[in-house]
Amino acid sequence: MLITPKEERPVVTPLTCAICKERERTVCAAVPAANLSGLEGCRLGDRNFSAGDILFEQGQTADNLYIIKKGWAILYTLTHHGERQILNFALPGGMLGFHPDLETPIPYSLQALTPLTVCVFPQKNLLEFFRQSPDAALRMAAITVSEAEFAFQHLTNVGRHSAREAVANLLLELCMRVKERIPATGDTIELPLRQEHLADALGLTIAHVNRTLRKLRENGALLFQNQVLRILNKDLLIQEAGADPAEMLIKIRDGHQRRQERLEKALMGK
Amino acid sequence: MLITPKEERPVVTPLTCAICKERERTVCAAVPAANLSGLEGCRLGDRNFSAGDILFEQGQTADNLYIIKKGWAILYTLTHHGERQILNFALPGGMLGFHPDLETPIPYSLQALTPLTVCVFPQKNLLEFFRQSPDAALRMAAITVSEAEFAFQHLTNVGRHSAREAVANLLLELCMRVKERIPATGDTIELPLRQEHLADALGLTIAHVNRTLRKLRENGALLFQNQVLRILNKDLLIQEAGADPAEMLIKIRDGHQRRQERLEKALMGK
DNA sequence: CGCGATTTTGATCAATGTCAAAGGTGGTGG
DNA sequence: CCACCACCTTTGACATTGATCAAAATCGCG
Repeated sequence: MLITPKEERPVVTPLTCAICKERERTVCAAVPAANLSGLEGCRLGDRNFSAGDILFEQGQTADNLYIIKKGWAILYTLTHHGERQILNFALPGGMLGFHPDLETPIPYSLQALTPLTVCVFPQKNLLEFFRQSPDAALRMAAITVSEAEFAFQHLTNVGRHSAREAVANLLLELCMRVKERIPATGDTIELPLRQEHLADALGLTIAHVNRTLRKLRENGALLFQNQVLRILNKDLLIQEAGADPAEMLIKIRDGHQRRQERLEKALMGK
Repeated sequence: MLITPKEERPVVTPLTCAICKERERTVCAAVPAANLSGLEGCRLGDRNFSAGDILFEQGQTADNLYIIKKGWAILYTLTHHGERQILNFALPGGMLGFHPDLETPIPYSLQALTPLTVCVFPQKNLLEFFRQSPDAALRMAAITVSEAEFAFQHLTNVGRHSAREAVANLLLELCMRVKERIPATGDTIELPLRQEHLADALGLTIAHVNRTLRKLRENGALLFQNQVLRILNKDLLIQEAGADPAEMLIKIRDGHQRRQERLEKALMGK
């Protein structure tokens, strides 16, 4: 749980961008594959963290942007009363900490939820890079737009759904995000979360999340124990989420693939 | 409250960008003042809307980006149950509807809260422009980052604050935002909001917002009636907001001015 | 086996929602 | 200028959700 000074973190084998599995889903996709050297020059290399390590903390200046290559992390802020609001769960391919205003402190923290491998880009290098590559800058803007829209969705879930709907929604969403990355996943999904994380993401209490999960279990919608989510009845769960079933099913099928293509089309100029 | 088809909206005097009062706080600031013709070419012109008009609706594709020149608007989404979650209040200088993925529907709506004047940029033109102007693209990314961080703050306010803290926080924030634009503003501030808006922004009921406002009034923190917010005791209000007074005071003083300068420095390359 | 960290559960309480009605307020037509 | 109406605000009584606090029950692990 302690902050690990960056200096002490070993820079592990700086694998080349050419074989980076996350390249296609990050800002790096804006760089032609034949021309990755500029990108290589920007990055500091890969780093490993342990579960619980804090990569950066709210109030600090944002020195680096991190791209998650392996593992899960959480973005969160701490209240004045010491309560935690989880803003988002970060999966491989996530880009965290982009904050062009280098002198203003960043208003949230990033903590590893599992052992974590990240690719580190100093913001300064990145900004310089963007200044020379409008495609990259534009793609960064596009990615940030998705982040903001994600936050909006989360806000709606917290502000306008009952605990039951909110929990169902959150778990469905996480399920979708995992499936986007590992399409082979069935209805049994490993989530490195405790009930505490659901509570802090939804503005609820652990006790209440527990009771809510029980209700969802008792009516046969899902099972969540030992970090494993098992969706027993997807239609029912979607109904519990209070979502329009048709709309939601489209969302679920419409994975990363298609969205990626569209974005490509838009960004690379029709 | 009806949707006004874009075609019926008159394009009013397309004033030149050179005299646009909002230029400095939008993406347009990335364009050298001597070279505004490219920007002029992108924009469709100004349009006026009446209070209640909907500029775009969740589910539609995002044809245009709007820059508010005059008036207030709200960003919101509607729940499946028909409840409204207000995502943000938009003031002059706000850039709404940027959504580079042109084929994916936009997940929120934009509605005028007062008579509104906006500058309209078709997204296509804008994306083309960004592809030629990395500075503009980068600035757009930076603006989007602030939007996302704003949403995070709002999320925390909704998820982890009591009704009393949340209302105090929201009103303080709106007060700050107005003062940024009109520095002369004293402690009496006109907000074009009904209690319903506070409720829908905070995930509360109108009745409860009303009771909460009464409590804040009764202990002498503020007065909010007839669209006028009067801050009677700022220290008390900050305390009610549950914020660290010192931290908050810095935030309040640290208006747009300084933030703008910092951003400038970062974006224009040290 | 024993310990620390979760999860689960119960009893009770406080915050917030619901429903319904009574006041206010401003605008509009007569 | 008045009466009326639509729309807000305010208030009350009551229902419900979710929070608190505390104690068991489990689980992972050394």
